[in-house]
Amino acid sequence: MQVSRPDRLDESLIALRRILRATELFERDLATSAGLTPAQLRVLQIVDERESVTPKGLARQMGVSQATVTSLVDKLVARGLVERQPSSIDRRQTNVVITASGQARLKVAPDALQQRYVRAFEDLADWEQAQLVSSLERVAAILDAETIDASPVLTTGEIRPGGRLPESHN
Amino acid sequence: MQVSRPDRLDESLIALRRILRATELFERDLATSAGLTPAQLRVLQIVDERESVTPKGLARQMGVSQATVTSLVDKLVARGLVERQPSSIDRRQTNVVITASGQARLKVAPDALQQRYVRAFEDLADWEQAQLVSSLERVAAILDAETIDASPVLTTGEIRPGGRLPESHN
DNA sequence: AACTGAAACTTCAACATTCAAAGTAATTTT
DNA sequence: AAAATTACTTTGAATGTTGAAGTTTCAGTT
Repeated sequence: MQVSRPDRLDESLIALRRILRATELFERDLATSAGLTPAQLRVLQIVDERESVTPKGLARQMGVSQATVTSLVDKLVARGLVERQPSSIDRRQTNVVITASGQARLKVAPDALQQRYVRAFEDLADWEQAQLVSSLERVAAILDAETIDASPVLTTGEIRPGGRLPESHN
Repeated sequence: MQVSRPDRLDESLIALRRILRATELFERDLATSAGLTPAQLRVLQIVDERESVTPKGLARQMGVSQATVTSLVDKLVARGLVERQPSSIDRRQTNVVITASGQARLKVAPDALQQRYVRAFEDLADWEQAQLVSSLERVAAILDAETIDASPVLTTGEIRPGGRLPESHN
C-alpha cells in the first residue's frame, strides 16, 4: 500500500538482477565446459528430462522457432548426442531422444549452481525454507503472469484464455 | 539440515525457473518491440544507466568479449542511438554515451515486467516486503557467490582459489 | 630519450543462433 | 477427393560471439 521503506524495492530489484545475472553467466560457463553452446545444452537438458520431445515441443519450451530447433538438433545429431526417431503414431512428427553419449555428456557437466542451491536450501531451518518457497512463488506469480502468453512462439496459435500452462512444461 | 518436506525444494526450484523463464522471454519481447535485438537493448540500457561507459566496462558488465561489444556498439552507432566519444584523459579509451534518439528509444520500450513487479511489491504489507527482500537476497547470495568469477572472460587463466571479486564490477 | 610491456580498442575470419518464407510430406476437415 | 492444416526442413539473410592479429596509447625502465 504505502511505501514504507522505498529502498526495499531497490534492494529486491538488485537481488533479482543478481540472481538473473548469476544464472545467465553460469549457464554459459556450464555449456562451454561441456563443449557445447548454451542453446545446444538447453536442448540436450530438455531432451534428457522428458523421455522424448518433438521439435515443436522443444520450440515451445525454449521460446524459439521451429527452424531454430531444427538447426540445433542438427548439430546435436551430428555429434551423436541425440537421435531423431520418426513417430509411429503420426508420421509428420519426429521424436528427439538422447543417446548414451548424450547422457554421458550431461554427466560431465553437472549443474553446480543448482547443486549449490540445493545444498544451501537443505541447510535452512524449516521456517526459513517455507519462507523462501513462499517468496519465490510470489515473485514467480508476479513475473510470469501473462508474460508467457506474449512469447513469440505462442503467438501463432495458442491463445490460452486467461490461465497459464498447467505446469506441463517442467 | 534434515529434509523436512522434500517437495519444498522442488517447489522453490520450479519457482526459480519460472522467474528465469519469464524474464528471459520478456526481455526478448521487449527488445523486438523496441526494434532492437536483446543484446543491443542491454547495451543501450547500460549506457543509459551510467552516464558514460567504456567498451571494456560494457564487456565486463555483460560478460562478453570486447570484440562483441565493438560489434554491438557499431550497430547502435549506425542507428544513431549512441555515440563514441574519445576520452580526454586516456586516448586509448572511448566513452560510449547515449544520444537523445537513444533515450527516446528507451522510453518507447518501458520495462513492463519491472513495472509490474514494482506495482505488486508496493501493494504488499510491510512485513511481506521485508520477507521478500530477505528471501531474494538470500537466494542471490547463494547463486552469485563465486559464479561471477567463473565468467567466460576469465576462464582463460584465472583460477581464483576460493575468494570472490570485491564487487568491483557492478 | 628510447625501449619494452601492457592496455584499450578495432578488424578479421569463422562459426552459432535466429527467423521469415518457401517447400515437403502427412493428417484432418469439408 | 479436394482443401486446409500441421509438423518439420530447407534456404537465405542478419546478428551475436569469439580468438587472433593489428593499432594506438600509456606507463615504467633503462
